[in-house]
Amino acid sequence: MKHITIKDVAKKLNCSVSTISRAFNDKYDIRKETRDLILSTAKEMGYSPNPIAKSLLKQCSNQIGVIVPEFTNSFFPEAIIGMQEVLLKKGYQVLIMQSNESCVTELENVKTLENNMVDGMIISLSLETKNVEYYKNLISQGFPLVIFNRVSDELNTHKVLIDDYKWAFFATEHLIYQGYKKIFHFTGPSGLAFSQKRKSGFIDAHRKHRLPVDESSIIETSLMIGDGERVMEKLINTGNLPDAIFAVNDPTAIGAMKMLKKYGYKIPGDVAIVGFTESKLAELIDPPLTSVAQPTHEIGRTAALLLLEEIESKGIFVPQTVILNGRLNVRESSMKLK
Amino acid sequence: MKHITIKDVAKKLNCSVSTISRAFNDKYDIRKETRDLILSTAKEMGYSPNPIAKSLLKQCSNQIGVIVPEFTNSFFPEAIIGMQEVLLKKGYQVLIMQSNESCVTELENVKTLENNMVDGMIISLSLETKNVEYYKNLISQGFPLVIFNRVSDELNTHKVLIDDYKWAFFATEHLIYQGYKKIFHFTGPSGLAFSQKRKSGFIDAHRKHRLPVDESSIIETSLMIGDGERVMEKLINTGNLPDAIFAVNDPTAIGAMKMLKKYGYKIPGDVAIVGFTESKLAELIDPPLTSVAQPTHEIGRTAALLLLEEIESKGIFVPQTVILNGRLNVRESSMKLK
DNA sequence: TTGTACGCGTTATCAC
DNA sequence: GTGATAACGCGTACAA
Repeated sequence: MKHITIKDVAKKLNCSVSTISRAFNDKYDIRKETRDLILSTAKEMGYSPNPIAKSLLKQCSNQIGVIVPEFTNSFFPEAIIGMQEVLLKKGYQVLIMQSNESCVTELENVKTLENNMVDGMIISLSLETKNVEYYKNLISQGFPLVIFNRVSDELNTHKVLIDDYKWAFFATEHLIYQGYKKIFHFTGPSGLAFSQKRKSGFIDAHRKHRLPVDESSIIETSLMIGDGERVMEKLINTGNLPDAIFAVNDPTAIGAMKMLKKYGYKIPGDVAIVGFTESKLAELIDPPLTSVAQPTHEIGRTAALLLLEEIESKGIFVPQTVILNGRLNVRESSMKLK
Repeated sequence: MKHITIKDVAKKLNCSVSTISRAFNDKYDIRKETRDLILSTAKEMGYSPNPIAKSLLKQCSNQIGVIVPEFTNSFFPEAIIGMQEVLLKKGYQVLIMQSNESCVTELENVKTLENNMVDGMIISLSLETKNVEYYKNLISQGFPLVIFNRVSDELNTHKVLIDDYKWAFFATEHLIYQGYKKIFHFTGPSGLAFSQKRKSGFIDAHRKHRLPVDESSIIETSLMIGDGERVMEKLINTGNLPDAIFAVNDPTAIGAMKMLKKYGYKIPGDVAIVGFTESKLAELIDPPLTSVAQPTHEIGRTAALLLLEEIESKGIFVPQTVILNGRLNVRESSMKLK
């Protein structure tokens, strides 16, 4: 368990610690032979420089922190893979934490990572997060921070997103083109920016086609399968069924589908459904679910690249908001049956 | 960006750093008033003790490292949630890394975490990992390590598992009871212990019921949906279709289902299917997939508890292998149609 | 080319 | 009850 330190190597080779250090860092003059000797015996002894000490000294760690609200859906895991692709190649290690959709845990995570002296963070805000003062502070201190997917307009930093408004608009318009008239929207928690935007897209698509949007046709759910089920069951019980539903995300859409099937309704025969943020389930579920696909890997890669840029810029950078392109994958769940 | 240190607080309050330190650690004598004063002004100044420095000094970090091969399937994320439930409550932070099924990345991750002086690790081995020397070394040095799900028999440490043999046996027997005769097994990579065990379960269930097991009825796949698709398509093209398939896991089962449906075969009419390691998709896919469910949260919780026990035991512990109970969720995909 | 000594932010041990 | 100081492991300016 005893870690081998630079001193052990120095003692063994009868030289000073700085020589060892030089051999490893290799920018100051050092005789090639001594260097090789040191490196080989160090390896033999199982020595490697202690990054904790290094972090303490250099005030940075070659580590990037990533915080996501959850990873039971495939969106965040896939985005993280994209980040890793970029970051590992650049010699950064990726420390991942999950906030469990809790703003308290999220803040603790941020502090842990900060204390670990990560060189930057990539964050997607939790459902609960309203107060972003801590992040504002971080940003104003010049701490490299990129937020993605779940962002806050109050935060002036790099952001990576898709155009939620636009794709919600398209998704809704798709239902309209299919001939559906009474379309409901299951909207997400109002605290989340994307909930608002997807709702606006839904409303404006109706406006464009001169269709009325009833207040009662927009129903707030949360983001999980169970939430979709609950809302759908209520609708079924009150007998207030729409022709079609545009759900804020796939899990709520899937929840709605489960409930509809359970009560014997046909999809899309009785109710058509469109989701958002393509999950793996979308194409596997019965019937296959029409959904807006996000370029998960690319979102991750882009966020990582922006972060690296920011880290290297040493504070002189212009916050960018990168809007990536989505895609509407039309499947059976939204088809108009003749 | 400048971090406030203990010195800043000391300077502001005109006292020594040790007094500040005492106020925070609160075990040595210190006057209550000074303590309160220090704590309040420290808070005001935004000071909090730097864990990196603390780690360097104490050679431990109150952090636990978790390494999993992937988290695009729900198994690992759910297990991690279980770990967090236990660890966060005990004041540990959880650092998660993914190996992407690469043994090289896995080893890098281990070293990173080691260098971060995590107090212990919970690991599930990657697909590729054959050489476990590094882990053996870690264990023999008394480093607290718990492995789960993807384990190696060579490693003498705490393990958390379900009884793969038993549940594979039950799953196969279920198909036999349903009246299927020509049952194929899609087995996982032979390097993984659970592949072997699930295969043995498959074979022994046949033995018990005095059914022959043909060599050709056991086909090696890997673990992803695409792998199941590939193998299934090959079978379809060679016209060598079984009555039923017991797949090493859900993704390969789902891949097989996709391919069967694509070619117009009925499930379970033409081919029945059973998976393993209940994924969320199992009950949502069409038809719903019979699968062995693992108690994911409990696996995570148990692994975390064992780790904590080991950490607290200071080296005096007996490696335990905890076998948790699974459950066979019978659904439509494996029903015998009359 | 190599060695000495300081500092990174803490805590613990010793004085006072 | 409080202050000074060594140590944790490392990198580097400076001296040799």
